Amino acid sequence: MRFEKGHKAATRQHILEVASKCFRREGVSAAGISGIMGAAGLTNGAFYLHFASKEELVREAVGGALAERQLDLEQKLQTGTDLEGVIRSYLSQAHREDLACGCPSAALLPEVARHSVSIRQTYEDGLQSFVATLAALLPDADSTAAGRRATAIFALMVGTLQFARAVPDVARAEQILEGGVEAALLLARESPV
Amino acid sequence: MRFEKGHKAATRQHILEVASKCFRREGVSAAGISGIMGAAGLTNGAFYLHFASKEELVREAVGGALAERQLDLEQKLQTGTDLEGVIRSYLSQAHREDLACGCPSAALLPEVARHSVSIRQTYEDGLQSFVATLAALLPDADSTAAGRRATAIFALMVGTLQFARAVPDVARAEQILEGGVEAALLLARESPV
DNA sequence: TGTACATCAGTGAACGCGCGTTCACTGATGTAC
DNA sequence: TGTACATCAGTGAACGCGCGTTCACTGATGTAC
Repeated sequence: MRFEKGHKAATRQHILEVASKCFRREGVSAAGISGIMGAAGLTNGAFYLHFASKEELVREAVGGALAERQLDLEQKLQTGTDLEGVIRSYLSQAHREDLACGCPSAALLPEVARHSVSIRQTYEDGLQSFVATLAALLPDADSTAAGRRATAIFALMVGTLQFARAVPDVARAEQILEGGVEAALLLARESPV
Repeated sequence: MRFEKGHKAATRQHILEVASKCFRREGVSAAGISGIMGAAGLTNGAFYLHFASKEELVREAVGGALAERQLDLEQKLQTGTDLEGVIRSYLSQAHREDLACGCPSAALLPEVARHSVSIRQTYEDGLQSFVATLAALLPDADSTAAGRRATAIFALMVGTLQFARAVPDVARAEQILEGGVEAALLLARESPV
């Protein structure tokens, strides 16, 4: 064979990873197929050997980014990071500045909401799983309210990071991030009613 | 005169209002000049009689949407709505479904963050003013912590609405909105440290 | 009063460009006989 | 062993289309003389 076994699958995965970063950095509708393929070291024509459409790429790239973030969270927890550490790492200047490798929710949510049901369903699944992992860290992890509370904490984190990225003044962004940490910790400690 | 006095200014304002809705409904980069002008009852060529570029339109339309929301909030407060009412109205199915006339932050934030500093500055000003109005409703309105807390509450509202819009399942969206209300009220009642 | 001209918001075709997608082709390798 | 053919990931030009922007033109009105 000209190409070793698994080469095509590896190329597909590579395109997905590059696309997932381009989408977060530039936005889904602003990132084009040619640009993504070029960044992956290929030409535009090869795209349709791997995906049926941009829609399929978006769905898989969003799902992949969510899965990657989920793995990252689980790894943090296994190496001793607690909920406060997760919150502080999420609401950090480093995360604010790293759009391409950061949280897909913070970078893409309103755009995802305008896409097809199948993309939104992929997103819902990833969100559900992420929030369940967060809920397990709350004081009353077993209560039915923990899921709702974890969702709210994550929503606060996402909104706060988006605010911090939108404002041009870095000092103001820092205040916003700190206020977010403070409020998220309060929600985390406060037992849900 | 063929056109009454103030006609051109009124047309400009009309284009701004139409554009502001198109941007929220479709996204800034997905909404085109021709589509916006068509929706305003004009042809694409007339656009450059009123604006120097799409960039200028985006800046003014975002600023306009923020100002409109600010006025709406102040009007709600003057007619007896309290902070809880504001939160419940924001985190409602009606708002979830009305993208075009809803909160520009929930519809556009990640996209705004990718735009020029001047657009982001316009956004920061609008956000600042909105949050200051919310802060005045907190129990400790005069403390320096109230601003940070109000920002966090608003971030929670924005993130929650974005979640509710992204998930395709309406029942799940309703749970997300309710969890957001609960957490926002907790943050509002809890005195900032 | 009539006529020539100025004003100016708006028209609609055209510009170059990049989009998502298609397709004839390439070229390195494996297989058949 | 040599040769003809099949395989298939990838190339790169082209498709129709819509983008943001430009521009010669329109046509209703006001002004000058």
